[in-house]
Amino acid sequence: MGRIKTDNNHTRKEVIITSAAALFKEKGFKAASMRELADVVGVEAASLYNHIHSKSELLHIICFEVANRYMHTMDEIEAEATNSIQKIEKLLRFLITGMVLHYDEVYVSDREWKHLSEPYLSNFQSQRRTFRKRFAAIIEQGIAKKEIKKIDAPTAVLILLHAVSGIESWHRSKVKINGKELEENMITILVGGLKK
Amino acid sequence: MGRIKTDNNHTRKEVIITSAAALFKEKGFKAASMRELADVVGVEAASLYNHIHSKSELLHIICFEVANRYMHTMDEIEAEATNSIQKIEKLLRFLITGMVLHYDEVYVSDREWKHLSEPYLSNFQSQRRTFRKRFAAIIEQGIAKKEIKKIDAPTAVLILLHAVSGIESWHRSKVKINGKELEENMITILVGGLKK
DNA sequence: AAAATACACTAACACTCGTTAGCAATATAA
DNA sequence: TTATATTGCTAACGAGTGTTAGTGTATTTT
Repeated sequence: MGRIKTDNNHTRKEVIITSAAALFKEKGFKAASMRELADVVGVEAASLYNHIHSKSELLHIICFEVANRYMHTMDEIEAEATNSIQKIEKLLRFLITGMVLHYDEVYVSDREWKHLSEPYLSNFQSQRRTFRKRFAAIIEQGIAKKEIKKIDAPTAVLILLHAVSGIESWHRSKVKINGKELEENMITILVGGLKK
Repeated sequence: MGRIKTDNNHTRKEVIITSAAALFKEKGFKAASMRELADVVGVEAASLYNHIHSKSELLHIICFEVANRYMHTMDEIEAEATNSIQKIEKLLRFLITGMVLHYDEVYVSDREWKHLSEPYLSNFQSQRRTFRKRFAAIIEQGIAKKEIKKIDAPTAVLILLHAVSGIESWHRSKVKINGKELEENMITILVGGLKK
């Protein structure tokens, strides 16, 4: 075969990671083989190892890319001087556009993190928990200030996060509404459901 | 080892299926091995094949048990002489309690159906599509009768379904609110988000 | 008690998997 | 051009996979 094609902005490793995200999404981490990945990239399986250490490295790079982006955004939004509803709306919009833009990575990070190996697994779970707690805290502040219905905040977080990850099926669907319209619909339903 | 233990109401095959659902949920279909399943059941791997035909049979039994239950309920609810909001609420309550009661099976059916083999795969996907279309139709009727906000019905369906499947994490969480309370919270947020 | 059935065992099969070793070709730096 | 670092290849490894064949032993039926 030839060598791995790169436009000049991406290293060969990055090309592999991108293809891996797409493949892991489609087949699942365990079911996807390095030989398939090599095929997609246009190379023999063994050649991949000139660029990466292991299959599991691919998974943890993908997962933490997403996790770090989430944490970074949470930092920003917490720091803003806005009310809870505004913070939640901004967070949702970030999650939705993030899902539309980095679909493969977010999907894999969402569904395949179980296959991370230690210490990455524990680390990832901990980041996930923290993110949800901070999200719930925002909702609880909103409840305290009577901007939001009196509901169980952790439950609300679960609903919101999973509703967003439902975009998965939107992505597969043929009669797509466009991304912006999707976003507005979700905000209407979800924020509308929280507001007092 | 001994033989597979059964209380008198369940066949040995049913015991295997139940254990398989739990194992597939925990490890994922591909990552779960027949030798592990045999361990759980208390028997050697080869012995399983006195009761089942193959690993993939286990998956499609689990998936279609859930799918059939969904279809059956949809039939019932469609036939009722109630308005859209009431139908949606009933559907949601069914989905939520179904998730709490048959957690492993629903989870596996939700996340692992991709690994079904033909013709089961096509059949399952088709049932899934049909269920969603019928759900969307109920929402659209509600919009036409101005009971529901003017939103994109298929998007709303995705949000509702994925919000419900988020109970997964509730199930894992240690500080659980009880099932009934969970249900009320979800109804409040989700139906509240739809209502005009 | 005898015969038939259900069920579990051991051993092994044909594969696929991730990964490594060693070597050849190509691109880059001197 | 020569030397060096990159990147690819083939071949093979050891481990794990689902599954089958054949055999022995309980349990159930007659």
